[in-house]
Amino acid sequence: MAIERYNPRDAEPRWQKIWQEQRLFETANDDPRPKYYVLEMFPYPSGRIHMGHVRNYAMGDVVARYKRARGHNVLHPMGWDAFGMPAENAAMQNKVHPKEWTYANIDTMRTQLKSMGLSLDWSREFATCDVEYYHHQQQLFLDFLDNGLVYRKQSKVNWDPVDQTVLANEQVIDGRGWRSGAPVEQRELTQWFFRITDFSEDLLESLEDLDQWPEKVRLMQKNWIGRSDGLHISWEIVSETAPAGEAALEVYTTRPDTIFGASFMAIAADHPLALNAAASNPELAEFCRECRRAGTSLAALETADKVGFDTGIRVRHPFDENWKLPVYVANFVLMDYGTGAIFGCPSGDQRDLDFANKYGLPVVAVVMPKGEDPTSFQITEDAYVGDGVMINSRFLDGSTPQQAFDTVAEKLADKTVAGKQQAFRQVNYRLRDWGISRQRYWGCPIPVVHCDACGVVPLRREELPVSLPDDIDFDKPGNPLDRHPTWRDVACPKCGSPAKRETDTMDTFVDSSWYFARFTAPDASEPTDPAAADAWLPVDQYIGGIEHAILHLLYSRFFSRAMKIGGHLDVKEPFKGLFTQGMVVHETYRGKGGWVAPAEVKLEEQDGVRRAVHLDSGEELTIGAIEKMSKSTRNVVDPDDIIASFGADTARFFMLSDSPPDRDVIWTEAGVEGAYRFLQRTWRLIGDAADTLQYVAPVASSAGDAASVSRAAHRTLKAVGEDIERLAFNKAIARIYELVNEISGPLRSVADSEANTELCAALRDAVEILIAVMAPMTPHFAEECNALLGGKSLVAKSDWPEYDPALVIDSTVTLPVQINGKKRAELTIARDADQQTVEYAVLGLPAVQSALSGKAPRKIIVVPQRIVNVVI
RNA sequence: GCGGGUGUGGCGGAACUGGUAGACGCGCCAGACUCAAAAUCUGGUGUCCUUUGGACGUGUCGGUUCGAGUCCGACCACCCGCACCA
Repeated sequence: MAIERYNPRDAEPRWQKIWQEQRLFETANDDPRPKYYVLEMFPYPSGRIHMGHVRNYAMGDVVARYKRARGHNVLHPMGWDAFGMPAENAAMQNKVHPKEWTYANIDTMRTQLKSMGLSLDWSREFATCDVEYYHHQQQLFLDFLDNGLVYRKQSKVNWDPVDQTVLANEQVIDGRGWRSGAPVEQRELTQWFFRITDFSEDLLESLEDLDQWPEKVRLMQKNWIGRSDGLHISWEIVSETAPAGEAALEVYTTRPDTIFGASFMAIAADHPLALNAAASNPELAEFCRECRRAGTSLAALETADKVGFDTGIRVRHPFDENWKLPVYVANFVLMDYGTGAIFGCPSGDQRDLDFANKYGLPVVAVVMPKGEDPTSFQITEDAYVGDGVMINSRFLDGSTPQQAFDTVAEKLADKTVAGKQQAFRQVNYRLRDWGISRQRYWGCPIPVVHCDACGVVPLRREELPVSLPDDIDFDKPGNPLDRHPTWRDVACPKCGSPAKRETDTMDTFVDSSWYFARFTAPDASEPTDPAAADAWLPVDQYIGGIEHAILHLLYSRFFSRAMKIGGHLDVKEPFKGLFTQGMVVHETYRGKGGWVAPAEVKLEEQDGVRRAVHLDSGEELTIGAIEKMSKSTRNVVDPDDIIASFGADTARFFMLSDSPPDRDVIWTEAGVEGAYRFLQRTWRLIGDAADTLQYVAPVASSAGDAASVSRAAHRTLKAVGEDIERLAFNKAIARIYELVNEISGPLRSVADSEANTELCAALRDAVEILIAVMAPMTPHFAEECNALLGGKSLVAKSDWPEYDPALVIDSTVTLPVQINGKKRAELTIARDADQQTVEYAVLGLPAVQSALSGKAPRKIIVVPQRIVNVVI
């Protein structure tokens, strides 16, 4: 009986409706089964989903469906990272209210995601721009404030002149705003900060325990936190030009061992000492201004020369009364790291060496590689930063740099400068506190009021939420909240006199730093229901893009620590397993008129040469590089189009096949068609099975074809499960292809001839296994196949079948037989054959006998169940 | 500059702790079916040699080993992250 083609357009909505009606994917918090929380990074509602979303959510859905089939109570929620700039840009360009724009986008994208057939618990959905959500975020802010984790300070900020807002250090990339791409300027503003640096050490140390995170991400965070162990040393100021009140120059160094190689001191242009000296020295003042300007004018840093200006100030060397060193203002010293001052040791630091050579300062080698001659070893052009032996360093000579470090630390700890200990060990971090103030409308309002009399007054909990006003206008640049008197002007909660609301809103990274916790109890009257949060967290498997390796993941790790202090949850690490998926990339096409979208391109191949032709005009196009799908190169494929023509399952299946999930996947028309063909082929196979295998009773033992079919099926079942556990979806799919290949022959033979009940039973079992292992990837298709076979219950509700351990091991093995390391023959032998039996059998092989030509082998290596090597 | 990663057929990629390199897919070639095409099915497909058979082959060079894509050393290319962090 011929079967109709599988029609996803008909099948997919039908099964989606059934799943929804049965509320299969809604998760209860009081379910006794073991929990599993799988989460994909929630999307920004930009307008429509793109292929990156399809890949991300397809992966998460495979895990969710698999874990559910394995008997877990799976939490798999979805929401919207809905505050942010694009909504305001849309408002300014198209006169749409950010709220309307955002919620309309959410509606569109929700429909799109639903068409993918994802097993999501939509009952827990929320958007971060819902008042119900940011209300609780405001409460968290107040909690943090109570716990000393929030403070306000005037600071130099990164100002994005295009977006008219402040950026966190993390949001400045190569001196440009991460979103606008505009060169960032420095401004002095009073900002709110989260004390993420309170947790520097914890955030660093705990990385060790995140063994289900990619090594790469852990390393990136480690470098970002940037711990360094050094010594804080006071250098006594001795010159008569010393500014009043300053007795010592405080310096931080990780290389106190090189202290006898010091030849100058360098301080930042903003260093108090520099400012002080500049007050009476116009030339120096001009130099400092120059430094600051260059510092702000972005990546010219790379080429910027090391320049300095002698302040005339002199300091005394800690170990030599008579040794005085000049203090320079230098453009390469940063005020916000360490103490803003360094001592320069030219022989041990390339930057210091360049500086010393430029200004004619002494260069004394103090660390020498082992084996060099100390009388002739010199540093001229290249600094030596490696390990070795101390030289020219008085009492340190002969020791290692590490020993010298300790010796200097101990000796200086006993000395004093101006009544204070001269040196102490100090740990420094590169990590800065997180500035969260943004001069934007479309964000979570910061719940404080500024009162002339009382200062900064936090709102009381019962005064929350501070809702965003709806009646705003975007006619002028800047923050509309600043121009909204009825919202802005309030009475001081403390004294009642006229006051103003804080008009800055929070960085949107705050919104995404705790949403995973809110999902565990989205209707709780507090930010979390601690019992629910502790039951569900940490997220077992988090999946998203590598672009969030630092910002979002570090902030979230901070948040769970801070929320723990506030009693909102009791986990330190929010994400137990992290997976960073690769991008979806596509070929680019270019014609005379610019980039051409794939949908308008026809590809041809002649004599191995590929050509791209414009569908309408027939113009020959240049095939360009394979790049991330983006609007600018127009190499985007719309998921809606793919789902409409091939169905969601095909899109999901193709996304998961071929490329390892952590690498980029190249989207090709041919690849999608291949996936679609495979589904159709499998559909025909299931159709044949439905015709021939319907009334077969199970048979206990089997042999021949039946046995090999059973073994193939159970091996696949075992392997696919293991591959999914390791998120190796591409390998799981290869196994599925193999199984289909292996059962299609025997199935046809059954259909063509007399029924062989053993084989039929084996095939029936194999086909059911096939459906089960495909279900996580192609869930609608699996339901349809199951129904075709007469299955009464839903695959989405079914348990993962258990494989039969006896069937995954063969009783015989085929061993390659090598002679001197080269394969010359094969030997099929009982799996448990002992060494002697194998050797005997190998020596009997014709290939081995002719190679030996009567002689005895020197050695025979038998690796059980693996290989035999005969050494002659 | 520092840190990390990757390198395997025409292409995407398999190969667990060293043990038959190229699973699976795409593409391509041939055949079957068809008036024809599409669809489908079957077979083939690393390179080279005249073959039965053999030689070579996992970026390059060298090493360890009975045996190396896998381990060690040196180098090359590309990609990513950080970047004046003292």
